[in-house]
Amino acid sequence: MEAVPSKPATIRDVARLAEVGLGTVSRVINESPQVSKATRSRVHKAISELNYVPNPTARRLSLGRTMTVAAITPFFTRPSITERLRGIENSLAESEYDLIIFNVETVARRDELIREVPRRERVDGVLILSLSPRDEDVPILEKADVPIVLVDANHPSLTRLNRVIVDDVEGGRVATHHLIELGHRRIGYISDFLDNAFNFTSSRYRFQGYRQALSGAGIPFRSEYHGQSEHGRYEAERLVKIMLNYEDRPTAIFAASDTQAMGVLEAARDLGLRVPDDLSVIGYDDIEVAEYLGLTTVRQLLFESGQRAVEILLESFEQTLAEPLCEVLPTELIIRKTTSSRSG
Amino acid sequence: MEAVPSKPATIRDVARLAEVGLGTVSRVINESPQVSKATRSRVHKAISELNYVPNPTARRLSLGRTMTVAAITPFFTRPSITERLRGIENSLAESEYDLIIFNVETVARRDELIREVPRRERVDGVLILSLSPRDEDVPILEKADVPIVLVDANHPSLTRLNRVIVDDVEGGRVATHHLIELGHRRIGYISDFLDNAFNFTSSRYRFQGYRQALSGAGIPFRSEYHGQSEHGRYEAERLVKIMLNYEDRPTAIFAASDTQAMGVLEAARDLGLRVPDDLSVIGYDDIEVAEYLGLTTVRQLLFESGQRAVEILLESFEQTLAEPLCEVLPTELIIRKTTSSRSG
DNA sequence: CTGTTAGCGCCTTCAT
DNA sequence: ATGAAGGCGCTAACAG
Repeated sequence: MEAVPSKPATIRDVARLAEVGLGTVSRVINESPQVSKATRSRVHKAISELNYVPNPTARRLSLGRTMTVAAITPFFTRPSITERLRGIENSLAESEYDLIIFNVETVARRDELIREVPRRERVDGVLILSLSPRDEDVPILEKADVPIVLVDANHPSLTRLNRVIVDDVEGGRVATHHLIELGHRRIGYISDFLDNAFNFTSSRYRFQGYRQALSGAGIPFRSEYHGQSEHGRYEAERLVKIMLNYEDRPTAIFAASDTQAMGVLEAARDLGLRVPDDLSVIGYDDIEVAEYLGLTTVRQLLFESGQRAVEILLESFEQTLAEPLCEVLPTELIIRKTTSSRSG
Repeated sequence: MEAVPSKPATIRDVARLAEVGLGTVSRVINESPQVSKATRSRVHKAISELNYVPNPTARRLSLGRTMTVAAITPFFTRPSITERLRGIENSLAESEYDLIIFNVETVARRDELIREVPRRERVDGVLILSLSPRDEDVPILEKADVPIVLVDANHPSLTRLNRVIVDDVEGGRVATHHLIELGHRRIGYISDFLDNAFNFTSSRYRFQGYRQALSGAGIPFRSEYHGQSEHGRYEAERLVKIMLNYEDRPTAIFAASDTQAMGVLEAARDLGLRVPDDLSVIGYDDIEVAEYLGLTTVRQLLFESGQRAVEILLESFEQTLAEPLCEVLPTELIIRKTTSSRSG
């Protein structure tokens, strides 16, 4: 029933109450073995009596570590992103590190964060999600004085940064190959802009896989079968409607993400095309809604990618890794109800 | 090309280089007006020369403030939650405060966080999303020595905590009333458990609104028209399928969230019921996918709720509010294509 | 206007 | 095994 919220107890208060030096209290807190059982329990008693909790800020200053990990992430309402973040939070929760999140919705903010967040006065480590460094970012990031792990992001000239990625070229190939196997020859690809200010690269790599699969099957690439626009369901819908009005319209569409695949499904519905009878559709990611829609897609390990990134980061706190890890997570083709062999 | 990442410059280095006392540097950093233009620019020169950035940890210790805000949130992959979080991040980004996020997926963690996070050694303020305090939480939270804002959470006996809520009773009433106006008399309500370990309360309040609307129209409540289960699309689907097999099955369903409404739509599809001809469906939230599905729903201001909560929190840093705010955000009925007047 | 000094709370030697 | 003391980098109060 105390009225004024009195100041929290400090290590000094504990020392006084337990009648020990404050170094001893510190040792008890940090579980140093070299404290006699007797004094240790005296200290513990004082701690719980005073409801003492060590001040994290003071601890950080003294340790020279922030006990904090930053995640820099674009558009964290996108399902694929939140699932990764969930994995990150999940792994970090078991550690002593706090997770601080920076959401990127503009290029300016992206640049600001890449320059200012990875500093060791600020955080102990940085996770960068789905934002591949541009050429000019590489030296900045490689020179950063804190460990960085890229998740779903990459750059060819990286020599010092750890990465957890998925082989998007392979994923694109597998998706396209699935369609080809079903007998499709006119296969469209719907994606966000292959070149974009944020430098999202996954659509680019998936596109490469798409083209490889095509040429592997002797099918020439036709640029009118590639539609690109902003990311989003409606944009995808608009793009694909154009494509579906061609004389020799595609019989199958590979969408660069499940979200975009939803737009394709919507377009088909509007145009009175049955899926998969008249049009096969395959997505990418296997976000939660994909199963609901019965969407055939390429699954990637979203949650696990976040977990794995944290593991790598925490490891690199212990010891600088001999050479940077580039871990490639597998993809898996999930066949549901939106793809079938070409009928008409 | 320096090999060893040298230690970051400190305020002392700047002072030395600029040939001033370090108090002066501090003043320049903190934009104290009482520094002559001349020395100020000398200091600025030194700062940029040394690439100096103040150490946040030291700053925090000295200020006695953490410059950090925590968000405690359940299941942050749920669209309604991420949209709120986005609003929070958005507003906080313009401030000097860092956002640290705690995701709750178990009751144990929920309790742990509620007890341990709201301490002023740890954070300057706490946002709690969609987790209404239980009776035993109220004293803990009210006694906390940092400002707390509840978002989409409430408790009748709260006297000191700020809240940003939506009138879910009203929302439930509006949704149900819409159905009644369309001529429906047999109206089902699908929700997650009204009583649950996390103490999510929104479904409970929406249920109250549902019942009020019914009795207002002279329609008796029938418990077999209320299905509750875990939150989720599939669970909702399962529930509603039972209901739709009754002899006098409902002609309309009010789902406590858009996600659950999706399950209802799926069930209808499976059972060969046309929406809205055979079954009207209304959801709640107006998450992004709702528009795509043409789902009639009750919109709440998700993003804005996060922004508003941050505003209130920041205000309460300046001055303890005379009395706690309880801000009620409006809801809006969004009529789309899944509700129509009762036909058969 | 500006330099100096005393903490902020903790960790970590260094003695004892 | 334990106490004392110095320092982490910064802010703020106090002299000048």
